[in-house]
Amino acid sequence: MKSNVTMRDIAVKLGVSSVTVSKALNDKEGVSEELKLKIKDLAEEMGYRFNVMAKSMKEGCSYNIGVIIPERFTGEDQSFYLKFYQHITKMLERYNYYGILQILPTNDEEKLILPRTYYENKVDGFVILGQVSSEYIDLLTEHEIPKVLLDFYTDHSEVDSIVTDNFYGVYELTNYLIKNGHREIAFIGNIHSTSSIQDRYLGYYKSLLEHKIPLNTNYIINDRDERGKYIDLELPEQLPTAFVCNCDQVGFNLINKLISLNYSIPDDCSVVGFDNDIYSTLSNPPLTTVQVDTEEMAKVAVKFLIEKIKDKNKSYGRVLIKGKIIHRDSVKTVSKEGHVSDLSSQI
Amino acid sequence: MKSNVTMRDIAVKLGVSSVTVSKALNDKEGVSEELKLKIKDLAEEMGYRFNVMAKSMKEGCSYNIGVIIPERFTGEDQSFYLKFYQHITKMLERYNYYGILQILPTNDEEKLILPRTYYENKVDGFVILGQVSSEYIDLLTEHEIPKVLLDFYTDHSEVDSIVTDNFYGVYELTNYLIKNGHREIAFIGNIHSTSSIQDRYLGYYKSLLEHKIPLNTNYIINDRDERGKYIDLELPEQLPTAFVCNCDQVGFNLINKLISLNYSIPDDCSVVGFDNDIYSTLSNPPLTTVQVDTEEMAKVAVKFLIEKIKDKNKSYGRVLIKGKIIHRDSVKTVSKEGHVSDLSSQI
DNA sequence: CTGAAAGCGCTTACAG
DNA sequence: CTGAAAGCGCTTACAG
Repeated sequence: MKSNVTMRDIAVKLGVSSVTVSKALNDKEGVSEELKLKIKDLAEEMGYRFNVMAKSMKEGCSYNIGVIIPERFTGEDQSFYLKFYQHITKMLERYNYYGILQILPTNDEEKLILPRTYYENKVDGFVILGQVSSEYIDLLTEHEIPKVLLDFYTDHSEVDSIVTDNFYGVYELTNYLIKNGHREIAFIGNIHSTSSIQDRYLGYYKSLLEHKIPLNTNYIINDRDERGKYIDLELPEQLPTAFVCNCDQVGFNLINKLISLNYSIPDDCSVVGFDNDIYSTLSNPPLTTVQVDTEEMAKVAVKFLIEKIKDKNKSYGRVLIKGKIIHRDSVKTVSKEGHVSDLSSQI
Repeated sequence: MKSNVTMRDIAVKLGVSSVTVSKALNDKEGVSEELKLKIKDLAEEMGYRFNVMAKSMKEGCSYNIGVIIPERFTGEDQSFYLKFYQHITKMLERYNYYGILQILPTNDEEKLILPRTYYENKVDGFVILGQVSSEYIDLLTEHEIPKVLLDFYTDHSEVDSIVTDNFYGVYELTNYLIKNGHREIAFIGNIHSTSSIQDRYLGYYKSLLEHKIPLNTNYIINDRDERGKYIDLELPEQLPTAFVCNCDQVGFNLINKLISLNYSIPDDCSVVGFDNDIYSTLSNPPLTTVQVDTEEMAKVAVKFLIEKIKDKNKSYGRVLIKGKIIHRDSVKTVSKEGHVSDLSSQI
């Protein structure tokens, strides 16, 4: 993609003035229909992108609106992505940049329509926050737009992305359960849906492998359909002593279900989650879970993006940021309940 | 406040060139310390604001970063303010504007420091989303910055603000409870904290007045301290038949507390909330509540702001946007339980 | 240490 | 219908 086609470039190619190009592109009076069409066609062909900033300068109007949210309204129990966005904003400030939040409509994503900010030269790069189709990522790559994926990655390992270390997080969490005497451990999550869930599952599996605990397929429980909608959990006939849930929300759902079946948590079985979001504190008991280090992730994402803007050749690939186990009240030690010998024979 | 002081203005006043002013203001080589100071002082005195856009144009770098969030990650159970922001963004697009989300640090709010976007001419106006101190609002007013308050208002009625109709919403909700036979109705909320809660309380009170139900001060229950932190609810010795909670979160807390005291909802008493946020669906049973029309509010806010940017003299004052009652399972009709005669005598 | 000139990419107002 | 000129506010590179 050509990077900086201007009205003048178009004008020169057509042997007209840039004033005429401006008029044509803005559908103003004073250009013959024929010439107007020619100009528009060439503009498209040359990959022309309007420069709002120049217009802004002329008009003394920035075409930006600042939306202010007081800090105290963005506390603990707010949305995960808002928290991310907030950290991104904070990091950007250090570089004298501003963040423009754009909700990418599903339709634009499917039809592969780039954000208007790109066409108007409003931004120098993008942070993609949350899994977008790989076709869309490819599109951004083709246009050579500096970008960093945050909280997900694609199968192209050369695309720079910052993700939490899902694998390691659940691996540690499962180790922790095993250290507390659990050996019947189930995993809840659709292991075919997102890469995050898959990685979390593999972390769980690795921990089992390392402790020579066989993988029990009855203990792999689906939690959502292909569209990501939560389904009713089908619990195995014999309950495990612990559940590793792929996220806090499912942990929350599971605890409610178990309670409604008259089980007591963590006495009858332990439950752990992932994310340390609002659901981990709403369940009763609150969930032991893994806290994603959103601040560090945002920091790294911004740093990388700015570097890439300065130097197009910079590349970082996939970067994993470790999370941290948050201990709450949903896990019980079961070492005294018959599994002791099994455990000790393992050590 | 002067609106458009440029480097040239400063240069002319000092009888130097604008190049020198540029160097001085950017702390670059080639200006004597003495002159540099003079220029900086005059700049401050004249209320000079740097124009990033001009710099941007020169450098071909917008100094904006687009943060993309796919639509499907901003669904139902996300934060209230993110939803607002999303609607604002969508509305702004219609006017070819972009929103820059800024978290206003509490420190800047207290020290009355304006957002940097203002000093850099990055924005044409502000949507203030969430209660900011009235001193801060006054500051914005003094600087003649176009602004609209969203989701709160100040005591200056001439400041344009868009709020949900708290008064009418709770009034309707209380009417609904009374229509269902309730006469012992408590209100939960700190009626001295925010204007929203106060208005909701007054809506409750008006409904009681209209139905000739005396206000029982034992039925006004505080839910938070001066800092807005939730406190343990002190329930009256004799439980009312219904609770009007100032927000869903408190409704959620109340239901949990009542259940832990072995009450059954809505059989033993009904509970209603306000906001229709995540807490209204997390409680068991889910809460009957009032849905705030965030989309309409954002729409009106943006429309007003754009009008005000075009014409500084436009003024709208406080605008109330009506919400909508969402019926769920936390209310029971009690007309057959002894209050029937009272009720009918009223009608 | 100081500044005249040129340019970033566009638009407006005017002349042909 | 078409375009030369000037300007939006700043900065860079060069000359004095």
